Amino acid sequence: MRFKFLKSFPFVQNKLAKLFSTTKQSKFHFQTNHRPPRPNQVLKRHLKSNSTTKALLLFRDLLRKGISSIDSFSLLFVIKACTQKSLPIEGKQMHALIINLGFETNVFLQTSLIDLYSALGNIGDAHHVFEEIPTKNVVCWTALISGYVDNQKPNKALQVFRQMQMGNVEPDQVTLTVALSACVDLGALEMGEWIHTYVSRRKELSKDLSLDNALINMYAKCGDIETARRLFDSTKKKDVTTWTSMIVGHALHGQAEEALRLFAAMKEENKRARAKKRSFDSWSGSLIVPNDVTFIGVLMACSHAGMLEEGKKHFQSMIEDYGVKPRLSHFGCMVDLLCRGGLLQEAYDLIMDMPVQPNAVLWRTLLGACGTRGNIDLAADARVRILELEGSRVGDNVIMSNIYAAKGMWDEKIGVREKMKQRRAPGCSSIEVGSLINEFVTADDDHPSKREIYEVLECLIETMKARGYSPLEMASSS
DNA sequence: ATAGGGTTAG
Repeated sequence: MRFKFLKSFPFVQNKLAKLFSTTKQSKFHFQTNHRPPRPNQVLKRHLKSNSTTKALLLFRDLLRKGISSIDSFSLLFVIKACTQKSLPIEGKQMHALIINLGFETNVFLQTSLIDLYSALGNIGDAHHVFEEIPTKNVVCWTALISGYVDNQKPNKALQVFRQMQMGNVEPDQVTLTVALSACVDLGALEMGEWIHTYVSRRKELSKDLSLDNALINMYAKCGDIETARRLFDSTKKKDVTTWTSMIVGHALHGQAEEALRLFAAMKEENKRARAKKRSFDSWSGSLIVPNDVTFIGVLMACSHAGMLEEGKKHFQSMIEDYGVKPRLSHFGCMVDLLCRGGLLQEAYDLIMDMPVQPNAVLWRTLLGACGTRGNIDLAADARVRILELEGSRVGDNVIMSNIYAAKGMWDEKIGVREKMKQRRAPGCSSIEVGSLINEFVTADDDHPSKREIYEVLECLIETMKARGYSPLEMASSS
């Protein structure tokens, strides 16, 4: 009775209609929703939402249930998690697992290991992984080249780039983009030009925006600003990086007016795009919003040209109009700007009021300006600050091992070393080791048992040593 | 289903 009465209301009808429409597909919904979600999909989701901790703990639980629930996809997602968060010990464990589970020849996993090791600054192990790939494709070559670039070895990067071509593997747009950044680091204009020629020869490469940007950037940084500008002008599609590269390029060449003119032109272009958006609503993806890097270029230009007021105006606009939070480098530009304008006290106040920790370079900028303008008081202060900062510099390795020390694993580490001396010679088979490694230790685990830590690390060290990889670098200093 | 990319003060 009551139900019949309710049914006469429109919103109830609506609801019923919706219910009815979903029951049509209920068979499908039932199958997907009522089964536990696939573990790999959950790992992937955690990875995308940046919840590394959850991903690692889920992986540990999967591993405890038995290695049958682990496949190459699970391993891949967890390696990416380790890469994102720069976790050397978890990363090593993943590598040992890959070896012990027999995934050593999976080129996808090997490539992400190259990426992992280079993100950890361990380019030696990255290259070692690369050497072990039986059929090297363009992606793993590129990963290695990229690793050398990221680890400040551009010469080696280009050497690998040449080796790749001698091995008859054709570079693609990603390889060339990475190789160009190596050219920038070396100021290697000729190699850059060679790549440009190569790109022009292969038509399918010339429609990659990142590659165009990399070419513009290369010419600008290697001193050929005219060619950079010509490329910039002839590029049909420009994104914020295209504009930024050119603005920074002009700023670096002391062409401050041109840099600022471009910045204004970019904003103008934006207005036009916005007007277009009003008439064609679907055309919204092409707005060019200046970002933090763009403003570094703008502020650099102002600083080099001594445009004090203009610089202050842009700095304020950056924060208020574009919601860009100033980073250390922006404050660096501003301090530089104020110092060149002779406003030493104002520069000092800015440093003191910054929401970020100043570095020695920033204080040195002030110190230098105090020197030329003879401000002894501020100079003395700056000097003290520099000493403070450079004296208390702490190595990355220490931070890394402190995570484990804080978890009470510090003593265990010594125990592991001691035990290893007593053990028979390393080189036991993978199977033997493999039976031991169904555990996974992560610093995010609140309750790692001592036994667990002990077994995992001992096994890990032996496995890696047997393969010629570096062991864990835990107690590098104390 | 799965791997590699560009702009950053002095």
